[in-house]
Amino acid sequence: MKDRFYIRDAPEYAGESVTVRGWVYNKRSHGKVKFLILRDGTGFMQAVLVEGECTDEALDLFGDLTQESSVIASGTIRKEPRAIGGYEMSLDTLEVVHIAEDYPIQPKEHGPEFLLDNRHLWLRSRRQWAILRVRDALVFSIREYMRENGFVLIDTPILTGSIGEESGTLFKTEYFDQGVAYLAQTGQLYLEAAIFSHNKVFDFGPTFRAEKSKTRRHLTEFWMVDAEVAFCDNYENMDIQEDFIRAIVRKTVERCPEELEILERDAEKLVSEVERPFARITYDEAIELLKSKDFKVEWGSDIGGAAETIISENYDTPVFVYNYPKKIKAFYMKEHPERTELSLCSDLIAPEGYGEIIGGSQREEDIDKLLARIREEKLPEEAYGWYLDLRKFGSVPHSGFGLGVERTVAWVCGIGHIREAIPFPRMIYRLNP
RNA sequence: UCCGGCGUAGCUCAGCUGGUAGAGCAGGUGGCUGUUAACCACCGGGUCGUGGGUUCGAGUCCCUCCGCCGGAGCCA
Repeated sequence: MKDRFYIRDAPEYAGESVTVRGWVYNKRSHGKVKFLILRDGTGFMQAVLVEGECTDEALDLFGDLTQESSVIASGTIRKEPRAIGGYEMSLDTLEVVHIAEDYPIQPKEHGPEFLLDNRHLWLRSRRQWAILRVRDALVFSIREYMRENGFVLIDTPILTGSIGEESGTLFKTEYFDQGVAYLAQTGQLYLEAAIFSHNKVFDFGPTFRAEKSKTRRHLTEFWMVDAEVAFCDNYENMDIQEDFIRAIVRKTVERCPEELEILERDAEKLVSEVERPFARITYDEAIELLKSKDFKVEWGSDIGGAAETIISENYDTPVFVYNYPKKIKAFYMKEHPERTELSLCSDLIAPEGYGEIIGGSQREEDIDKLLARIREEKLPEEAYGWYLDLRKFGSVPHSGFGLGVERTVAWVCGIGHIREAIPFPRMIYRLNP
């Protein structure tokens, strides 16, 4: 396999004879000159068949080829600016591996329902190819950042007992004779346990929300990166998030020039958005800003999707909104020392209206205050035994955050809906394919 | 759950104030020596989402249900 040719490496093979093993993306015939657009998973390349310059067998087979048929094509690579990818193949021989049936997805516009029904095939098309490669590069960059910055990977459980943020939005399943198990909404609480062992930790895995959300920003199964740091306050927490986002966006753009071009995403704009210091405004300031834009909000209400868009349009960097009212935030967040109606927390809003990509906070390390909050929220106290234990044995100030991978991919790719940012999206009305 | 929009050919859609269904693409056949979602000609292709109602007559108007899309709530 080592010396096998892949389309991605075409520039290094100009003038050489190679073999492409791949699929027919499209074909065009001009009578005596025929064009075959091939893809092999690493790129796209045009093969040219000219009567007299390739085998007669190849010319016959060309007629039978349908979209997505699998083939083995051999020929000479040549630089050709008119061709897709800048290089093309003068085809000598053609071997058919499989003739595809009528392929449902054409190189033209389709509706979302049809495309999602055919997601298993849709993955092959150019845009989807590019998006999932960006996702791969982003995930790689995230893991790289964590390793280079001393975070230890802690794999948190997906099946959990009755613990989490809220209980109304959890998926349930039977669990032997232990009653009900819930699918994890976040690994955060478990990460909090792990900082006492490793100081800086992260998790990376699927999370589940049984919310009946039907918007371009929601999935019922999505991937999240949580990070948690001991001896860290909410401001340092924002510093870490900022450094993290800057690094992973920069690296992903560096790794995916071709993919971003296919997606018509302005890579320079994207990088410029993260190079400058991120804007940081308090919740109070955010409400004032919204009011000044004639947006109808009251202090105390949450900042929704439309409001996030207005805020993000006011800056050309991501924006931290910090210190929200305690009432609209989770029980584990630390109370503001002077203004007890606030929590020490932050949301990071992506530019260009892509919405919240990170939620973070300093956690309450005082057991009495934490217990009071659990009771205030009427949460099942007995379920939080081990979590409360963490405040009994060397409790420290600590903070952490969770990044939504699909929302980040959507922002980096400049796509309108996060369903395209994951290979097989799970949404309220979609469990297949 | 609530609000709004949409269901017509394999796909994307058009079809006006009701008169009995159309285009492009895909598929098939033929043509063309440089195409870029190639192009040109011809051919096949429909229980107009379901059930009911109004009417001489319903793709079109009314009601029911089903499905989908977006938004709200909730959040990453």
